[in-house]
Amino acid sequence: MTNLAPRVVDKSNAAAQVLDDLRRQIQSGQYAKGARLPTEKALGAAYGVSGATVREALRGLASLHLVEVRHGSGSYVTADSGQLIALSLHSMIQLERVGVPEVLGVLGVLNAYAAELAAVHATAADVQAMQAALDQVSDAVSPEGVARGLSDFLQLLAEASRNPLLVVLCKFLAGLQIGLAREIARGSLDQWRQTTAQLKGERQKLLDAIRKKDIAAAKQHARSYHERSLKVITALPQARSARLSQQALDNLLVSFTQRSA
Amino acid sequence: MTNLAPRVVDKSNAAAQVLDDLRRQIQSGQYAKGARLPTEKALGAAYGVSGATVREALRGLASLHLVEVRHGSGSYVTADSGQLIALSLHSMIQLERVGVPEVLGVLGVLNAYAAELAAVHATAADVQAMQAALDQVSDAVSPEGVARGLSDFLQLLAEASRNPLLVVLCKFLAGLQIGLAREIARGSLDQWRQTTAQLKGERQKLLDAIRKKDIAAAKQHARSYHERSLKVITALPQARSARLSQQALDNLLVSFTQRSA
DNA sequence: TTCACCAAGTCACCTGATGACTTTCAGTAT
DNA sequence: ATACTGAAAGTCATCAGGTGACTTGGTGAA
Repeated sequence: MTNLAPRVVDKSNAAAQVLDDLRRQIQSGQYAKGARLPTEKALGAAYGVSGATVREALRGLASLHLVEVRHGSGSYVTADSGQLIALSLHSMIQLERVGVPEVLGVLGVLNAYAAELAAVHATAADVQAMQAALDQVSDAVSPEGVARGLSDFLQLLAEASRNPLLVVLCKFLAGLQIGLAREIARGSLDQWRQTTAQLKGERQKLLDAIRKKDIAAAKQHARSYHERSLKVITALPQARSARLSQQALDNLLVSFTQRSA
Repeated sequence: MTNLAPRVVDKSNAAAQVLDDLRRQIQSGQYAKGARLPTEKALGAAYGVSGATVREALRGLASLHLVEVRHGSGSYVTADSGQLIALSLHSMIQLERVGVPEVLGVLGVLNAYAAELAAVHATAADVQAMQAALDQVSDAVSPEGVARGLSDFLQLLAEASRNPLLVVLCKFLAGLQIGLAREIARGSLDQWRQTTAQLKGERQKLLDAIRKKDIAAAKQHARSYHERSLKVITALPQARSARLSQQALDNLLVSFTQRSA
């Protein structure tokens, strides 16, 4: 594409300028997702800066999950906004010492909204996939299977809303909620089973409402599901005024990373 | 604090390891907000890597708004999670081509939830500050004044919810909404005035409900305010199926940056 | 006291070099 | 013809050392 050299004039913060310029190009879609960026040397020549400076810029973009730098191969545009949102929420929850009830409260209203929209937009295939996830929750023998089914259900619900902003927010928060419940009920498979079983009926009612495209009912069941789920989770002994531990959050972030990969 | 050297063993991605280690230390609060990190040379010695590698790690942290590197002075912990969330939402909205209705829909439910919580938690001082913001909207002579008042009102509302997660999400989205409305009504002060005036009554009713701690009414008025606001905004000619322009978003991010500084 | 100035500490960037990893492709064996 | 092997080129990862710019704190003079 013979991108003519956008010269950096002010050498006092060249790396930041290169970073910003590349960020704009990526965000505005001038570099397609998955596309390979020019080599560090080529970028350096284009901007009139050294390779080290380009490296700093690329490292900055990499930590924003906008590019992925592969050793020996090159730099590729990933533009994984879901990752970035997850990272920022994770960071925020730790730094601001956000507690369990606060997170679940926000998740509750977002999921209720997702349910509302899903009742409008969900296709038969969406409903079928959600039902499969719920069935998995019932049939699963391992805690992993249960957690996976729950997580899938909430993610599919979010996706059925057809609102991408809602999708990324719900994805992360739902993963957080389920990881949290598991963490709290850790060790005791029975307690974990019991915890999720209590809410089985609510989930099924929610899905049925979506299937019938009953908007008000979907919203209502989503709301009551989250209210009960909040009650169940905070009633577990370990959760009293629980802060989310660094370790737990890191695990959740990792699992989120793997899930979306 | 005589932090003993956490050695990097695998030299194949030393910068990433240093970045991650520092990130954990910052997020877990081992470095207080505003604290100065060791110099690049000292960090290099501690981790057993070169200065350039440390620089890359610091650049990565800087682009996550976890640290701020001041030329000639040193690196300081900022840990500004609000900035990071704003950045990630901004990135997401552009990359996933999220439209105006989607953003405003999410903002609507979040703000309704904030109103609900504010009705529970708001103090007299909170209410007074919100009223002042509304008065500024009425009295302002410049579009900037009106926008500032609206933005302040929504931010104060979010803060009165006492849910920090909700606060950061609402802050950015509210700024976005108002910037958007201004952008759409740009040039025409009359149109802009008219747009906001139509919603004046709703805002006041919302605040009155919070003052009376009438939770249901607060929620209801917030909901209807956002429904009407969505209708008004999407009715403006420029907004038909509008995508948020790169330029507009960048401006909003800048204004958000300045506001919180 | 207040201001101008200097010096040390620190970051910003550059150059050039070595090592490691990936990709490609020619050559060989099957 | 196909599959495997290995070398070579391209690219990233890190290092070392050096120059310039900026900040900070202190010193001395008005």
